[in-house]
Amino acid sequence: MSQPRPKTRIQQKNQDAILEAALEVFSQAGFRGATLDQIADRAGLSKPNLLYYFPSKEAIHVQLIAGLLKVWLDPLRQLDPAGEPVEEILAYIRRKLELSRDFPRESRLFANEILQGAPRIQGPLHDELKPLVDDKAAVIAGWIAAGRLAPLDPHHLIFSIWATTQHYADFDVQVRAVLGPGHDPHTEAEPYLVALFRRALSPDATTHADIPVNSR
Amino acid sequence: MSQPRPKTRIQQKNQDAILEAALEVFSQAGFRGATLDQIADRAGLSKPNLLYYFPSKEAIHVQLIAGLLKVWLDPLRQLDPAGEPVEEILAYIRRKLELSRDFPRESRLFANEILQGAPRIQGPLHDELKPLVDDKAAVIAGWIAAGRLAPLDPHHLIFSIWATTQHYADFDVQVRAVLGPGHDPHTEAEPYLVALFRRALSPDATTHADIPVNSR
DNA sequence: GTGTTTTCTGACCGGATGGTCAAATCTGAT
DNA sequence: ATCAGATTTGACCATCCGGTCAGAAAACAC
Repeated sequence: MSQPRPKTRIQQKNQDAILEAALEVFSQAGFRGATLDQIADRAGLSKPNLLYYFPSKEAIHVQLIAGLLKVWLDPLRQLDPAGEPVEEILAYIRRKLELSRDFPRESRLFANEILQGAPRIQGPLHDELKPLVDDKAAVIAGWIAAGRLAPLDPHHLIFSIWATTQHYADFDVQVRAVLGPGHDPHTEAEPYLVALFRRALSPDATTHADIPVNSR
Repeated sequence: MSQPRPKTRIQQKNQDAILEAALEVFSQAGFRGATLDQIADRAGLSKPNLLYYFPSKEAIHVQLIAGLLKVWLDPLRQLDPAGEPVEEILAYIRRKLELSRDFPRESRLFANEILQGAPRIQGPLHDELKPLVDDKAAVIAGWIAAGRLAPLDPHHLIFSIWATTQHYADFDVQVRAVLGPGHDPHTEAEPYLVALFRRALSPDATTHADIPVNSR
């Protein structure tokens, strides 16, 4: 058992700088498109010096993704089974949209990885993402069964929320090209998405008991 | 004015093979990630022979994207101002989802390009995409003003449709990882998306005239 | 100040990659 | 059959890129 040797200030500073630079470069160019020189430049280091802190390009990428996944899944974790269904989901949408606004590079890094077949994160996808989604989907299914939410497939509902919120980070240039100057996509998106999903999710006015189970 | 010299069968065949191979490789690896050797191999040609038909890697990519955009925008063009609003939009969603199912590589190629800042298609985005979207957004706005559609920002509505439908092509691996085996994402997505947007888009039961313009 | 450890750098390496070129081979029209 | 033009190829090149290494420089402990 070797003690985890304490980090010096220099180590901390440079590793942070490298990860920050790598996030910038990887998210904009993808793994294959990024070069160590670009990352080193941005971090203010020489390439060999960068490789003094990380053993390889892949290692940087792995650490970046690992740190990312936790933050990325957190909004879904917060979905509270004890809360008011529609408001819980709308709150989830708002959190996800905030993430998309405040951490667009992280979103694009993730998108890049998935697009290319997720060669480096198949594991976490099955081990962390799937169980969490299944768990929360069950919560949503419970709400639907109780007539507190419109009947919509929980898994696909979650997909829709991911898709619509991350769209504003991942497809930012397209959104801006279409809207033209003088628009703030995220600011406009928030009330729109809330309205869209509130309409779709709110249970029908008729009570659950009023609906015949089978109208033969 | 030089006559466009007629294409031989061999030219036609090889150019098609190259574009097909390039689509496969570019969509899976991105521009920088793709190599001419990969493309040549898949097309059944040698690298120099490939470069006999296209002057450069970039030229292949440009031609691919140019051909793509037309097909990609077609579903939106078909949105009929004379149709029934909700059904028109649902039909658009179905067409877009079909595209996502039948041409996932094209969707990913596009996504890759946008993700990386659209360096090669800024032009078409402004010259073709924006005018079309603005035009159709105006149609939708008209429907809303007539009370035939729920009041939702037309531009962002279109973004939502793009996001949710393309998600099944671009994030395919993630969707499959979450759903697990034994699911056909697209088949499940169709009724889900139709239900989601039908609920969100259908105008309220109360007639338009019943709603006070300003309730101060 | 001295010795030790950490940090940093220039020079270099091997393989991949986009692209060129001269020459060989094939095709089709006559 | 012949020949011009179209097609294909192997050999080659310059550059880029991830990574190594021996040693210089800086930081730190005493």
